[in-house]
Amino acid sequence: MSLHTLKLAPQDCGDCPIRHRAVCARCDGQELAKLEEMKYYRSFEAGQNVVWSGDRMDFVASVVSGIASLTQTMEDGRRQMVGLLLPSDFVGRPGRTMAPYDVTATTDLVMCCFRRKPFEEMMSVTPHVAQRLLEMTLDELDAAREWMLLLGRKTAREKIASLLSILARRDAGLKARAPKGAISFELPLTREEMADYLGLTLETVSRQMNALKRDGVVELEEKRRIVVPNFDRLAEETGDDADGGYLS
Amino acid sequence: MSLHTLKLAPQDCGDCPIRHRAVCARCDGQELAKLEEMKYYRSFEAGQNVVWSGDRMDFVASVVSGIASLTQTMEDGRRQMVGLLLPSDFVGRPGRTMAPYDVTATTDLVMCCFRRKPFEEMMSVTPHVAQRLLEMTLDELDAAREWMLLLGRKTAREKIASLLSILARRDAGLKARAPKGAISFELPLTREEMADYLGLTLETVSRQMNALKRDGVVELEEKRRIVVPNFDRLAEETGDDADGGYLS
DNA sequence: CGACTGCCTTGATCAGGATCAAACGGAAGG
DNA sequence: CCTTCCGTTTGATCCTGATCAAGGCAGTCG
Repeated sequence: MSLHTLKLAPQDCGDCPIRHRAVCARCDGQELAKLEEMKYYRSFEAGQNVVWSGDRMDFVASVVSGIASLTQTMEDGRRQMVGLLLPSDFVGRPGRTMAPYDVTATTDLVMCCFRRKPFEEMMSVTPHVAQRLLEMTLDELDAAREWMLLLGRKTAREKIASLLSILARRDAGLKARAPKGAISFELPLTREEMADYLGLTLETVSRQMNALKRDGVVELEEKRRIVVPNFDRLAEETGDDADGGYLS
Repeated sequence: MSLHTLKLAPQDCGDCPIRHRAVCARCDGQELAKLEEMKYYRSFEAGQNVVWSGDRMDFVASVVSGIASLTQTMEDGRRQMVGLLLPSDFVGRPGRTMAPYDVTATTDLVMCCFRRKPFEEMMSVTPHVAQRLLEMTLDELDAAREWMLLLGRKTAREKIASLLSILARRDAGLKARAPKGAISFELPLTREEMADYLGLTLETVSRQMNALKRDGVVELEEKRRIVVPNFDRLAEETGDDADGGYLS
């Protein structure tokens, strides 16, 4: 086990175009400068694989644009998505060389990479980096546990509603707990990818999407364009507590 | 979201009776001494609640003995376990005050606690602590993702086998990938708790346990005492890759 | 233009696990 | 001793989502 996704909160990035800079926001600039020298970019096309489970992975990276997904696969082909990386998310694990799951470009993708060794060295001399990474990892862990509740106990309809709610919220101003007015966004996932995310089959995803449409919870135009006329209505369908309850 | 479990690797503890000392194993002893002064113990009876989801939680702690579980609950009562804390595991999140899930003593439990504020201050002056906590959190995240695969894609039988395999391995020398010979251990969970862990109902757990017994994969004596005559046989039932594949 | 391909929808049927219900067995307590 | 209670087993039935199969709809390439 060795790969991880870590979120860089937008407010830490300021107007810096390369989000990962935030890692050093609180440290003196010297190490940051070294970091800048080290970095390099890699692009991937939609559907392309970034690393395979079991491969050696001697870099860490943050997503600049596009979406990547982490998936685990059983020998007989059953697949489960275990992470979804959006711009500013971090991937890679200091201290381990082997990737524990597949990383795939879901859309066209640009990542900003650092070789692992120098990054680790930098980490050990700039304490804030480890602290920031710790915070991000804890957030990731919380998200994983919420996801576990979804996988273990929610109905198909609730799963779909939860996913749409997450995407809608992320799309309509990241911090808004309960966005007001209609929200419209592009689905970045195919039905099959949604199924892998939710622990369902693609047929069930398709049926439940249309059920939510039929019931007026969402509108579908062009299969991939989603309109949520009333966010609260959607939130009711998720089975979650009404209040996000996210205080400090 | 704010509560977390973090493993302290046994080798870090040496012969220290209180595992959490390991946190400072690599730092100079001054901060450790301060830590020793700060600590205090709390005991709980089996079934007793440690903190409720949403409560203020102004301490962090490590498990000294017994087992605690982290669970999330939906308003209608559906429950999903999202963490299982064994001796030497760490719980609590530096930087947040609110507990995001219920923490419950599954067996009689002793925890060693630190008030959060001083612990955080100590963290910021001893960099190795943050690094160690980061490592532990990353391990926890990997475990959560393995768990997600189980919840999303495994059959009831595979889920049961996976849980028994985890417990058997943990019981028969922690590091052994594939223990040899018969393993015998006490089940620390009720059928209902197993169900909450696996995303099943307790009836299904009971049936599948007996099915595994009928098929000679495990032996049951006294409902809670498990004997695994052949670990490899059990491992086949989990659906996982044959090799644990855990290299660095 | 037609054929192909990738993605999605829809229908029919099946089955794994949930649900509802009853009963068992051992421990604790009167 | 009997009763109660808790955890567990077992049975009967139901239902959600999986599976198998076919067809639709764009976009693309020959």
